[in-house]
Amino acid sequence: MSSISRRSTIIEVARLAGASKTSVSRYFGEERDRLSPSLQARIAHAAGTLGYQPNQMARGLKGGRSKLIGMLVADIRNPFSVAITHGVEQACRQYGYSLVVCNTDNDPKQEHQHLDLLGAYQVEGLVVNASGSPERQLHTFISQGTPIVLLDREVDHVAAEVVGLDNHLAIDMALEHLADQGYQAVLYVSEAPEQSSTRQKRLARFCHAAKQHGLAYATSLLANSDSAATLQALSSFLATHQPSACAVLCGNGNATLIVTRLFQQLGLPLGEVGLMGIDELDWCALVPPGITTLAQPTDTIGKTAVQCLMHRIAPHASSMPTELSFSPTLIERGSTHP
Amino acid sequence: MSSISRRSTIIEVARLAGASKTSVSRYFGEERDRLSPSLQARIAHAAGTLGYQPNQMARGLKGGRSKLIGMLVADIRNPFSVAITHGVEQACRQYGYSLVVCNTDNDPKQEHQHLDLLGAYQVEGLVVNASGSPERQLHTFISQGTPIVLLDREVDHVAAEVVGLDNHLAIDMALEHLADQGYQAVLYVSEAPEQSSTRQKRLARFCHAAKQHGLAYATSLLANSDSAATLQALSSFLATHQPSACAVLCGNGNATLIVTRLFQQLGLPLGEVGLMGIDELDWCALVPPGITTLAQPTDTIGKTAVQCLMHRIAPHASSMPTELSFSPTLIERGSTHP
DNA sequence: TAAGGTAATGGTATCGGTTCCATTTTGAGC
DNA sequence: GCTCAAAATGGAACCGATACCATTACCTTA
Repeated sequence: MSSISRRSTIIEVARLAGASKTSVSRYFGEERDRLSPSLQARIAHAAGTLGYQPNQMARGLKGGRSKLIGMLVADIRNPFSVAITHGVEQACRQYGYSLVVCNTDNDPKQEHQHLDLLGAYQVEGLVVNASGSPERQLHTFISQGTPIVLLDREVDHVAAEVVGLDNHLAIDMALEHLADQGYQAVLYVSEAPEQSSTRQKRLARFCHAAKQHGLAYATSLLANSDSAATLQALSSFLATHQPSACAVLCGNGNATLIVTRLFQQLGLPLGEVGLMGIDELDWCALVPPGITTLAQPTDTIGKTAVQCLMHRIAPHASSMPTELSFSPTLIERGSTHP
Repeated sequence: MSSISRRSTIIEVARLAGASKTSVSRYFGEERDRLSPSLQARIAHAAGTLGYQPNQMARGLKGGRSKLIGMLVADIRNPFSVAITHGVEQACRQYGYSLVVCNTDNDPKQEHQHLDLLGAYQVEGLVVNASGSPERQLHTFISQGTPIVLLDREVDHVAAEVVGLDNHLAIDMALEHLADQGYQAVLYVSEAPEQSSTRQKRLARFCHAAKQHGLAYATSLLANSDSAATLQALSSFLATHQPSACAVLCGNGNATLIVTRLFQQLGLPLGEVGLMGIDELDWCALVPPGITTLAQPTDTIGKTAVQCLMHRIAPHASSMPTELSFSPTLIERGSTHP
């Protein structure tokens, strides 16, 4: 029968320190300086012995400052998303905020629910990697004065910063590399682009730039990770263009994973048939002779997103980042050496 | 100059519906049935037009029910942790709770901070995958009546359910498989076991069981992912035991990643020298001829952890799971065919 | 028809803080 | 030593909900 000891409150600290609620509140808030050194010491001591910690719920209530940032992630199981989330979380903590991460599993319904929820918890800012088009809800946040930053994907009619990769540059770099290496025909494999502005941009740019480079090209879209159609597309692409040197460019990490499986299934020799992916993954170096990738600066992207938010929350405290689109880094491996 | 419209409150809804705060509160709480159909309709309508949503902060204040579960993850970049987190989150939502995930990057200091924080947000339950030994703080939670479940790793002197893999069984299964395949000498590679009871158990069991199976064996510990010592250990292990059939068993996913790199560095033929890992990873099938693994039932583990918590929070609403230690699944691939 | 019980609804204190305003203390200037 | 402003501290209302208790309305049953 252990007695359940409640968490101590500001009143108890005040009583023990021989001070008023107000002073204790000041001590734990922004106004500690206004207290005399002796009072500060008494409060510090009292709080220490009681193990007092302000109740954030109560704090959030009066001033509306929950010290919470909400984040919506489309697919938490994608290592790229995890890396970004990691960056966002670190940055939040640096600014004294906590992060509530909500994974939507690319489901607009879950996205809707999670947005409601984040609203109910009075988040002070929102980092959104959208799965659907939650315009309505995002506008609600905006009209309430809650700043929003879009991560990697735009949302129609929502005027907010979009932080992410410079998609044009990425595609250009990829094609330039492939052309340099002597590939003459490139197949672009992407996950379904409907829900993602980034995927659309990459796809469009691919077609545009492939033409410019004088490359033969085709595209294949993965419908919810079903690779059968792409297997087909890959085979016939090769049949059509070989013996010209052929390569596959993958629009993101998941596409790279799926295509790599297809290469093995078909017994295609990596390198002789080129393979390149956007997003760097742990294992890209491990599949012989290594898969060439374009790595995104995930930490920087995450930090920049938070910096945008902080600038809007407290314009004086933090400056607006100047750069919102970032360049990838080419990591060259054997899969693009014919 | 868009006017910043505040989020509407219960009072506004009450006024619009011509009802009292109390009734509106009942409508959104557990007591909706007590309201007459006509009142329910009026409130529903009012809430709808105002876009009202209860403020969780205020809710949490009075009743102490924040509807929040906190989770401490030692390393969010480990795909295994992500998979578990995913399971935990799903289960939480199912029970009407939200999850606040805190990543500690295996740093006890961050762990300490995050625990403080979760306390401040009045989480109603805690899922802990510990990085250090936060006994003190966990006891504070327990004495306040906040239930705790330990994930994968125990914490000394903290009496709480531990949900995770059956480590003895896992090691036994691995060694049995390796022995069956004809390997006669096994090197066990693990990350530093100091902070993790699971790593300790696996290591100890390995030594015990290898002896029982009559296998030659050795162990090597990775000090913060520095592989130099293990490279050394692996070379000399092979030098000592070859031409007997040798294999390496990796204690977790990260060890598998590092050892796979070493195999490539040394040009070791996978299979001829065996390789097996605990934790299934995306790419294990992709490195020819495929790496044999023991997969953990991550979703089940996550869900079970939450179920434990829910049972403690509301004993009547949810039953206590009977099984807390789970069996792995052997996924056999070419890396263990000599 | 009056008594008595239940269902439906409202009033108000309260949760643990913050914040505005009032009050007390302190110290500088003359 | 006295005045007066500034610094230090305290009092009390308030944030948006919940929960207990009181009240009103409506049926039964004697």
